[in-house]
Amino acid sequence: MEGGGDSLKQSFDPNLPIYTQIVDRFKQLIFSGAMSPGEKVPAVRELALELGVNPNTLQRAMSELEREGLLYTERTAGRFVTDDNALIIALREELIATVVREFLAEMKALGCSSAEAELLIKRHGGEMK
Amino acid sequence: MEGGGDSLKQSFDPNLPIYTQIVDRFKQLIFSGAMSPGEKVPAVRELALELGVNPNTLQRAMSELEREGLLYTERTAGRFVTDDNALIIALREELIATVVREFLAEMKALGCSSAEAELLIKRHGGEMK
DNA sequence: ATTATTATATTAAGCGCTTAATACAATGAG
DNA sequence: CTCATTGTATTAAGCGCTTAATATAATAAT
Repeated sequence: MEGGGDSLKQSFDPNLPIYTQIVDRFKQLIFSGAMSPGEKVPAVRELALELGVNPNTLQRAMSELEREGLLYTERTAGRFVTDDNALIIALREELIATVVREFLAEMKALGCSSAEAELLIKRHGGEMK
Repeated sequence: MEGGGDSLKQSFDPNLPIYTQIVDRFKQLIFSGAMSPGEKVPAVRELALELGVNPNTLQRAMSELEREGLLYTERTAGRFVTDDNALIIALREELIATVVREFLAEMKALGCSSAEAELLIKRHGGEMK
C-alpha cells in the first residue's frame, strides 16, 4: 500500500455503515493487489485518524476482516494481510461472481436483458481511463 | 401491477434503510413497465400492511418518489404513477447508466478491466433464465 | 525495569431509522 | 349532512451505528 492512490481516503456514503464501507475498501485493496500478502496494516489509531473515523469504528472493520481470514493480528507487532494467497484468490473470485450476479439482477429488474447489459458494458467500457 | 410476481414483497436488507429499498423497488416496477403511467398505487395503510412495514416508513418512501416526480397524489383519490412517460424513460436511462458505471468502477477496484467484466457478463448471462 | 507501541474492552451520549398509537385534513359516496 | 377512505402530521419509544474518553493487556525497545 505505497503512496497516496488509496481508495481508503474517500469520503463515506452516509447511507451505509462506515465500518462495512471500510471492510469493502480493504477487500478491494487486497484483491486488486494494492496490498500484498503479509503486508503490514497501519495502526488502528493512526489509520482511524487518517480516515477521520473513531478508533472503535475502525476496529470493528478490522475484526470483521479478521473473521473472514483476510487479516491477522500479532499481539504488539500490529496487523497484517493474510499470507494465504490461495484464500485471497478464492474470496476474490467469489466476490466478483456476486458483484456480476447482482449487477445482472438489477439490470433485469430495470428491464435490461443480459445481452443489453453486455452492450452497455461494451460502450461504457471504452470511455474509461 | 397485476398479480403476485411483485419485486415488492421480498424481505429487506437489514443493512439498508427500508424506505430507500422501497423507493428502489418502485423505480424498478415503473422503469420495467410492471407499473404503467397513471396506474393507481395501493393505499398507504394497505401496502404497508402487505409489506410488513409501518405506514410512516412507507409514506417516507412515497414522498421521496413524489419528490422525484415518479408519483403524484390526488387528495383523497389516492396515489398514482406519473403520466409523463418521457420522464420515466429519461430517469430510467439515467439510472441504468449509473448502475453500469458503478458496476465497472467496483470491478476495476477489484482488479477487473472492462474487457474482463464484459467476458464475465457474457458467460454469466447465459446461465440466467 | 521502564517506556512506548500495539490491539482490545468499556461506558455513556447523540443521531437516524423504524415502529406504535394516535390525530387531523380533504373529498367522494350514501 | 354523514361516513368511509384517502393522505398527512405528531409524539414517544427502541435499536444500531458512531463518537468520545478512558482503561487494560501484551510485548518490543531502551
